[in-house]
Amino acid sequence: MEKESQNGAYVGRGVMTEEQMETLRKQIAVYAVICEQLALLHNSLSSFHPLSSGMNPNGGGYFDPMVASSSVHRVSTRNRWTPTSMQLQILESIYEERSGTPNRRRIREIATELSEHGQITETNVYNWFQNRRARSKRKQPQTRATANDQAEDAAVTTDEKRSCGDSGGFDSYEHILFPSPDLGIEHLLSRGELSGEFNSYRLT
Amino acid sequence: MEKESQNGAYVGRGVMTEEQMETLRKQIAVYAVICEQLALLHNSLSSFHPLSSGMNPNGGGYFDPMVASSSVHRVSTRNRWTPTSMQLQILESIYEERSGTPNRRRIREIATELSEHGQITETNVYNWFQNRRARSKRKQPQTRATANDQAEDAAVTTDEKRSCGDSGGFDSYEHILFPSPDLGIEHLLSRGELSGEFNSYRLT
DNA sequence: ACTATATGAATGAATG
DNA sequence: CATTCATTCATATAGT
Repeated sequence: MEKESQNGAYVGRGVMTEEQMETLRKQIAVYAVICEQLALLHNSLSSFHPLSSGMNPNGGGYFDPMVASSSVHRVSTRNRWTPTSMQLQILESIYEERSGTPNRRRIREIATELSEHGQITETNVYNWFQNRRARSKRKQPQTRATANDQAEDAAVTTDEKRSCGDSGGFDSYEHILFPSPDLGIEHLLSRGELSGEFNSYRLT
Repeated sequence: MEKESQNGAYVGRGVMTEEQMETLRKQIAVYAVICEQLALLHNSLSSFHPLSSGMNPNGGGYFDPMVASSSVHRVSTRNRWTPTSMQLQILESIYEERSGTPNRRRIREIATELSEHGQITETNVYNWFQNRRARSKRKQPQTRATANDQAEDAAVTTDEKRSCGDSGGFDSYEHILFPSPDLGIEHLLSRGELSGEFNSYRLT
């Protein structure tokens, strides 16, 4: 049984290679840059500045070389819809409240709502619910007792209700507008609900 | 805020403990969340302030989907099942005889049988057959299209998969981390020191 | 160490 | 709804 150690220099499957670390750093850096730019933008907007003064002069955009280079415009043939974290969050919360597949009517509503957060069609929503249900069902009987370890967070099963309580509250994000340019963001994120269960990360 | 003290098993150059990885992931998640929210804010604000020109060359004002969400797939790294040679043999032979689809019942039987030779779950069996079939199918018709794809993707190492037009992705909701507000967002958004803060997160 | 390939797993969509 | 298919991701392992 190889588990992590609490204090030693355990080296095994739980470690990252430098390559991975590099990727992580890059990602963090990217987010940092973007957040910074967005924050600036926000401030400039909030302050009634006539123009985006804080922005990078080069009309290129808010983003800089670092990002541009690391992210390739993966256009391509990815026809498959992928929910945005925001969309997913909303979907989850809706799923929580009413078990069962929403009727046509409801689907349409949801789709409309979610379209604010990214491309989506009614079919996507429909499929999502279908799959969600089917899969959560299959998960029950199986104790997911994969092999030996798994002491970690297996607890994060689907049935857990850690989604945000604000069902649909997202649609109106006005409520999270910054009251003041400086504290706004903290406020925004301290809304526990907001940071709920979504996130994104990618390690490799 | 370099490393968590609770079990900061610092390992040395090149590797991190899982705890450290976890922290990083959370940080990334936080950035993602912030970016997303800010993007939304930007959009809402943009409607009131005809600005956004410097931001996006396409004059859209719509910001960034590319970054707002990144993909995920966090699979608790440590539990990837690997069939023992014995199990594999059995699986193969079963696959041979009935190339069709093992029913749910059959799956259960097989799982039970194989558990004699090592840890295994029904899901494992299910996946195995699923993959087996899919792959044997893909191998026939095309002359090695796989390598091609792989190479292409590999070129993009970081492989960001979101595109501008598409809502980016996040494909897993079952094993998610919860970004928590106490990870230093405040610092992050006090934008002046952004880069500085970032550096302090470096893990080497 | 780095790269390429094999393979377990996740999930949107399709089919019955 | 229940199953199945197709595609993609992530990791383990082999090869250079």
